Amino acid sequence: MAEQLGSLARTHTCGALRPADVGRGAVLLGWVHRVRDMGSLLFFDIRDRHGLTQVVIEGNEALLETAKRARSEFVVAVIGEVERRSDDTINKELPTGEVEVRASELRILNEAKTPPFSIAEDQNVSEETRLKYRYLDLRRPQLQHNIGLRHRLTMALRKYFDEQGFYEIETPILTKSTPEGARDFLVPARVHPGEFYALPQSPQIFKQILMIAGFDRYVQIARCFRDEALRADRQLEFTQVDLEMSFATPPLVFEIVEGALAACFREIGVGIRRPFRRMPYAEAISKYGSDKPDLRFGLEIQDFGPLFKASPFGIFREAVEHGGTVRGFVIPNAAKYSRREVDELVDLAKQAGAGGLIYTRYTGEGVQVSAKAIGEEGARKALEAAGANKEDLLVLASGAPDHASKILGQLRLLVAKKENLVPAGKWELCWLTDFPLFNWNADEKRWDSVNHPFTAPREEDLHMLESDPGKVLAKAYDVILNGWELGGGSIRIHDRETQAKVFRLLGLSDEDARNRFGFFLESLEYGTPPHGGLALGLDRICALLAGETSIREVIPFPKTTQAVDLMCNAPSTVDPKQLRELSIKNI
RNA sequence: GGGGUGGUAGUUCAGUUGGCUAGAACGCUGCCCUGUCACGGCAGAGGCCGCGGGUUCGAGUCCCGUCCACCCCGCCA
Repeated sequence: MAEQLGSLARTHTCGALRPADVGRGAVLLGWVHRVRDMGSLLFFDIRDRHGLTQVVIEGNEALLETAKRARSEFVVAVIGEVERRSDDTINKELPTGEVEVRASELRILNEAKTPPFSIAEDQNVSEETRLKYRYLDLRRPQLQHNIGLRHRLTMALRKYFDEQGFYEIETPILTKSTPEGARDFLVPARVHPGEFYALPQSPQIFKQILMIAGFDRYVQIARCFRDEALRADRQLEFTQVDLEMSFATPPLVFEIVEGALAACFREIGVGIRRPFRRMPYAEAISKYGSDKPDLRFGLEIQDFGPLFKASPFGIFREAVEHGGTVRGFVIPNAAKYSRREVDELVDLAKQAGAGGLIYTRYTGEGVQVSAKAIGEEGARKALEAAGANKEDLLVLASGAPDHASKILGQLRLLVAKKENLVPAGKWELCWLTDFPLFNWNADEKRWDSVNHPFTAPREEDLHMLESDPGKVLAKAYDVILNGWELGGGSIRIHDRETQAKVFRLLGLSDEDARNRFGFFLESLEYGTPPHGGLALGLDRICALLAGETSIREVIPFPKTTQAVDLMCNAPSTVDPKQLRELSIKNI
């Protein structure tokens, strides 16, 4: 039976006691971690989020009897005296290991069912089980640490932005659909049947309006919602460190954001080099086949197009003649790959969307190439141009330049993993710059914003805005860490005229534009300062700095890839009465 | 929507060419133990082999379907 806490107050946390406390009385409150019962002598560790302390029960029959009832995860109060452990019983693994508490009283405050998995043992548990019993999983050291780190990072960021003169300002959760390009979560408006609020995909328009309102420097730890497929680095709801500055230039944004990230890294005791490397978008695509290049290892993609342009080498010449190219990268020490291993590479490339993958390497006498049509001579030229040596394997893909690179980019990541080329403990930060402003949408026969429609074009490209929109580059930038996009932002359009032009290019009629964000267009006409900003993915920062490969490990209550909360079983059906009230009908 | 991996005691897993009365470790229960700290020793309980169908004398194992978790593509900054 459980006993009451009464007016009992904790004197120390379970991680606090040290030799200096020897001789003092202590009241510890926490969970029973592990019991070691020796008959008439019994030890157990009491645990809270601060640590473990060993409790000794000895020489008191009633006390011993209570202690023998204790099981893992019971909640207990220990009242006793701090003792120094004899030299031969010190536990060097524990910060509290030089002392123990000799209990004079033990209260079982609450019993616990045997948990489905052990909190004390560091065992692998399937994510399904962990998510169902998230409250138990959160008790375990890994998540205790990750959630603690998340707190520290959040505090470090708040402190940093405060020091830089930013105001933290909240923006609405119930709002209007913003043009971020993802599916919106909608909330029916009860008092306006047939109308809906949208949850914010980001506070984009609000933060720009705050600039118009004169708030100069804004930051928000903002929850954002996007109804899209979930991934290791994507949840339906996620947290952005959203910021915006008036009179911002790209260098100013870089400086502020680099400072913020440096403050985060300081929390894990890592110093980072500043300024970060900068790379044009086009280079990232061609050399790494990705808009979030992982720069921790080489395997850089090279272009062999010119090599095959005037040469009689079948499929490659054809590709080049049709506006495509031939690209590839060298896998060091892979000449020894077996038939099965190279076939595996080809399969991976096909899974990535390649028509095929050609590989070539030096053999004892000559060169081997997986496609006869290339010819030995062509292969040799490519190997030479690539700077491959006898131990290397060169893989080649042909097609439209970006397509070839993206396939190779995916292959590059898989090869790096397979060959263990990703160094541990390395942090490669990089700015991606010079994004195109628009993408041609062939299906809809119009231009799409690469970022969002408020992104400013580079001033030197303004003259092409209407004549050659595909050539216009944006004042936009992404920050990348170890192949993860940490954040992105831009300088915004601050004049009504340019904004209207962009809307027109996006195929938005004046009427559509007015309907969707007329209020915003109007606000631009009341003295809008030039401004810009960025948003950082807090979940991703936490995950990377915690050494995790999924943001679920830094989110207390995440959802599965099927968008289900396994703990509380959301989503779920609702009472028909609620639907009626909202004028909603299932179809 | 598509591709891949997995689903067997509470948990993590093993289970060969179809022969299973389904194993191991940890956990759990009981007993013993005065210096343990992953305590130790002895004994024991615990299974709809994800679910549904099929093939077969016989299915954890083979086939079809389906559900769930994870990874990737599409989608999403």
